[in-house]
Amino acid sequence: MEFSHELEDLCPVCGDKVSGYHYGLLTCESCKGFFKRTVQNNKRYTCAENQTCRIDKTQRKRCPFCRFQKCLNVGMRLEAVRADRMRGGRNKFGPMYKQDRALKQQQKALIHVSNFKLEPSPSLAPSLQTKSSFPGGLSGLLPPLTPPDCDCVPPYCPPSLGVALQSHDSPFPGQYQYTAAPFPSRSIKSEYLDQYLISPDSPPEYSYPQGCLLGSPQTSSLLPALPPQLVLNLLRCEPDEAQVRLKVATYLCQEQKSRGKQEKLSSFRLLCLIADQTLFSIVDWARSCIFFRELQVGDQMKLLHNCWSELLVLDHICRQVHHGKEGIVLLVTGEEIEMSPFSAKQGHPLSASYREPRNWWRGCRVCRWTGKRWPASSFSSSLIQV
DNA sequence: ATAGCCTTGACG
DNA sequence: CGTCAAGGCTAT
Ligand SMILES: [Zn+2]
Ligand SMILES: [Zn+2]
Repeated sequence: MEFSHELEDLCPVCGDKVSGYHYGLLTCESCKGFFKRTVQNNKRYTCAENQTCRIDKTQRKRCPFCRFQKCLNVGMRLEAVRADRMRGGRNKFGPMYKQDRALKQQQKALIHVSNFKLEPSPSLAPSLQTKSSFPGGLSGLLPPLTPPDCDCVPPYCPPSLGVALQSHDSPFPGQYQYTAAPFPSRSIKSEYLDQYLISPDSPPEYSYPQGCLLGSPQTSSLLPALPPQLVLNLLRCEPDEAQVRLKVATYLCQEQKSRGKQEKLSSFRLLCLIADQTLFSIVDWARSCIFFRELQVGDQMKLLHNCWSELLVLDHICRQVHHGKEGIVLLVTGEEIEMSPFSAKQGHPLSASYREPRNWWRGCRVCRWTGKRWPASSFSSSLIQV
């Protein structure tokens, strides 16, 4: 548990390589510079599109407006940019960086431990065609997916979730550095903050929440029918699919590697890991989501406790709808799974009933009933007892 | 304007 | 002392 080290920390803004803590959280060097330039020079950008431009390493230059939005969205702090331009030294965020480091470390340890609770079950039955659309060639590292045997499926528990949420108790939002306001962002005043708050005409998202409740009239009728501001704000919270994919895939590869060559992950185990990671990304999304992020951490936890299984199902459905290929399931990892081998197997949990969304919801309920307290419930039941 | 590299300096 | 985030510099 020592090696899977600082591997792969990606800039939450653009996905580039992280170079350290910058203005409140781990970001890449370029976003650090961009944020600094923007704040120091009080730059104002405008978006030529819908203010929902995807920001990644290759396109981050394209729309500084959306890039800066994302910077603020993920929690970069205006108040960490010094008005007096003093160099060196430490600011008040120093202790938090340190704490965040420790927190991440212990999270990783916990995740690792929880992964050992499940035993690999021998995989049998027809091997699946997996076509990897993942650039890194994930398929090479992943074992062929095989339907798990119904009778010996280990229970799924999403351990990572509890951990993910625990981090909220800390004064700083750990690995999930979204603005869910560990400490009120008001409590630290930015020397630059005023300039960004007092903006008469432009409605910067960071002066929220004034006027994002309903589709604001959008003063300018020049632009043809922009979506309502609320929708825009929601869209802004959408995670970048590619980044999520990369993150999950990297994790899986790493998991596979640390496991040695003989000891392959069973396909069910693999699904559990994927579900874990999916849940992580969903929690990430929720925490950064407009409105939700304003809630108290305790309330956030209660809400997520109550619907994490539904969120998983919705996430899955959403992905399939976008994907839109009959008989093929698209995983978060980007893998395309042919479902026909499953339907061939009579009575298999992954056969016909699995594809009936109505049953998924039943599975969710079963999942919640059987699991006394979240997150100790069992994902396997949601798959099997439909 | 961008982004990689350099210099600074309080904190432990 | 070393660390490492902050600002500075500069070629692209
Ligand atoms: Zn970045
Ligand atoms: Zn844009």
